[in-house]
Amino acid sequence: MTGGNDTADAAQPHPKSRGAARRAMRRGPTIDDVAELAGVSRGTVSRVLNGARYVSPAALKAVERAVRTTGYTVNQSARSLVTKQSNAVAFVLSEPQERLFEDPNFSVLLRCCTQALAEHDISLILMLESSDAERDRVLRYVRGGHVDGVLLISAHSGDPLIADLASGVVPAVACGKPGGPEAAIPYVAAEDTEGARQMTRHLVAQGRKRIGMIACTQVVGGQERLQGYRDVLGRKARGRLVVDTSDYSFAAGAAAMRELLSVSPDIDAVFAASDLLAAGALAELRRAGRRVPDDVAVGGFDDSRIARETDPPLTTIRQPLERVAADMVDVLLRLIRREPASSRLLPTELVLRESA
Amino acid sequence: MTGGNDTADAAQPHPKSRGAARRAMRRGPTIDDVAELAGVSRGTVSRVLNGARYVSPAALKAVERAVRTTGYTVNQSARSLVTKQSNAVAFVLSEPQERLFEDPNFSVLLRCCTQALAEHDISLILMLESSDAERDRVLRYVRGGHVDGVLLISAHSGDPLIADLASGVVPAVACGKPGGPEAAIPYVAAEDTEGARQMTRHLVAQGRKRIGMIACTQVVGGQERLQGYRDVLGRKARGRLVVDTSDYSFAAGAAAMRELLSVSPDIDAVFAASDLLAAGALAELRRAGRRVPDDVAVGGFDDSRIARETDPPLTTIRQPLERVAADMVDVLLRLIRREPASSRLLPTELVLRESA
DNA sequence: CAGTACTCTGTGAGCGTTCACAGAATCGGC
DNA sequence: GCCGATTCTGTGAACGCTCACAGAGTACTG
Repeated sequence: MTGGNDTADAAQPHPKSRGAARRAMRRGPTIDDVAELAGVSRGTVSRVLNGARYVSPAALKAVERAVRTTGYTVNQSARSLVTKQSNAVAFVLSEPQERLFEDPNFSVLLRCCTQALAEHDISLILMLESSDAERDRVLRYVRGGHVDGVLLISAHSGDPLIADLASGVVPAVACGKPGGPEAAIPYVAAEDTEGARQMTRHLVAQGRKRIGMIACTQVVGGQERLQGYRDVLGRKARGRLVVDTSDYSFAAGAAAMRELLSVSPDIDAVFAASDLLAAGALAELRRAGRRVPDDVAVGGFDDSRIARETDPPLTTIRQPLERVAADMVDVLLRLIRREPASSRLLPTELVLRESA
Repeated sequence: MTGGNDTADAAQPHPKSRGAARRAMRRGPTIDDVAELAGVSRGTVSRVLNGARYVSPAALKAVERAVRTTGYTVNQSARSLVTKQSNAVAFVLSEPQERLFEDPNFSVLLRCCTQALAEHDISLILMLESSDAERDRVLRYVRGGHVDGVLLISAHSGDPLIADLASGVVPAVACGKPGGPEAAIPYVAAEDTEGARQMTRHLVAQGRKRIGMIACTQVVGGQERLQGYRDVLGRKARGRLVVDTSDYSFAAGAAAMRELLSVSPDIDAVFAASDLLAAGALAELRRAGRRVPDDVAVGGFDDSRIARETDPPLTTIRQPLERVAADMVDVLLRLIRREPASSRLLPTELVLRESA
């Protein structure tokens, strides 16, 4: 029965004595240890632990000292059990991950969210949601109350998680406007339409006549970028000059550029809906022997790291990703505290480099 | 007194009746709800929840059905409180993060670790450790028993966390051999030395005479790559042809290449200790008007995403990062279960593309 | 000084699990 | 038909914390 009991030293430890048996095999000090050392009660220690109100200066000092000398840390499980708060939020990635992980923006977002949360002593739990099994796990996890809220990155409409989150049971914030009519989830995003207008206007101002676009209308943000392009070009935006790709990847950018080149060889500018797409276009243009920006100007979107590393460096639209992350966390925390909070739109900015 | 009680229907809810008050304001069903519905006891439900041994087929079936109809999920906090296991591990990043997040390898590692852990129903908590405040938080967090183990990415020797983890109190696995004498932490890494030899041999076989190296000896893996280069070149590896950079970044690669070109203008090959470094070198070579690979061959290391996107695409050494991640998780889980587990070294492979 | 209002403190109960234990049922083998 | 295994089940007791409550001081008002 006792398969492999190795600490069989004490003959019969009588089960009633608390303090005795405790120190023997405990992981760390408990709130009772602190209380005892400080000469106060559990309750008082608990009070100083969560915003010391109604505790005398003397007691406060004693407890703080006791905490320090014992090296006490609160047991989050025990606390969660009663407060029903986990002090953790899920960062859910619902795109096919390879694609998204390829996106340098994502790293920035992840990093900044982690940092912003850490300041509030909340931990970030990373969850992937691409296969059905994973989707199921995420759903169970979130519904099970394991997290206080969800940061939703790049959600597909039709995802059962969205419906759940939209119902407001679990606070959630999306990055970028979620698609689908059911998606009533608050979100934080850049002003995609206006950003696209800025870039298109810039290309026009340069005297470019045949301005193509590599779009990606799978996501709402992508649709808005296309809209911005059309806003500026008006009727001049012929359909033939727009290629819609399936994703924001380097390879897709190259393929789209190839198509653009074959359909319209006299193209003299191209606006790609992301830097990665633009980088792919750049590679294809070089292969085709076109000089950038002399023959063809190239504009990107995002101002991600890659924009500085292409040859030539990309003229692009800066998305304030650090702020997006910070705002997502801010909105989520408000929602968790049941405070009112709504979606936010952040301004973009044209960054001039050499490609256009 | 009853400050804001909104379900005040019963006059005096007598405090002893459990089942009654429960359903009113609970978050989700508990194990007792399941037990009641299945017509068995708490204990039996608990047994089926954790590997159903000693439970009759009838009971098993009843419980499973009850779980399904109630939509029950275990309360991880309650479970952790008694088992002292959190079913979570920390993924700790201790480099200055901007730098590391820039590394495409990191994303792969993070993704694969998350996936591998998810298969065991363990969640990954991302923690950054660059500022002192963050370092402190991570330390408290890990020591506080909030996680069952730690995946340590790119640790500095001298980090107090390392000392802690090396002591074996909390299971940990490092990615890449940790530096410093105190670092007795198990690790998983690629065979850096052999990989570097493969690349250097390849360059030699191509008839290259003046082969430079852009090294990064800040980390042990980087030292080993330099060693591999020296192993093959022997005395021919003059000091002047080696530039040691401070980090694995694009900018550092460009700067190092510039130095190499000025010190040794007749250089005809360069082996960079990472793809990012190689990409920077490529950019610098183009700026200097050297053709790759005609004038100068360039070899990278990692076979990260970027190797396929440079112009020309990089010949590089493939590190089996997916396996590194999987093995890290495997080793960590063994350690957590108190099973024996030791460091692992994974083979590398030469990937031929166009740059060399 | 009574009354009232604060500040401060300790205590009991309960959060939802697991685990050890004890008892009930079943099954062979004699 | 009794014994010892073996399988199966229910029942306290924790785990470490927070929260509501009650009671003890202290201070200010009338």
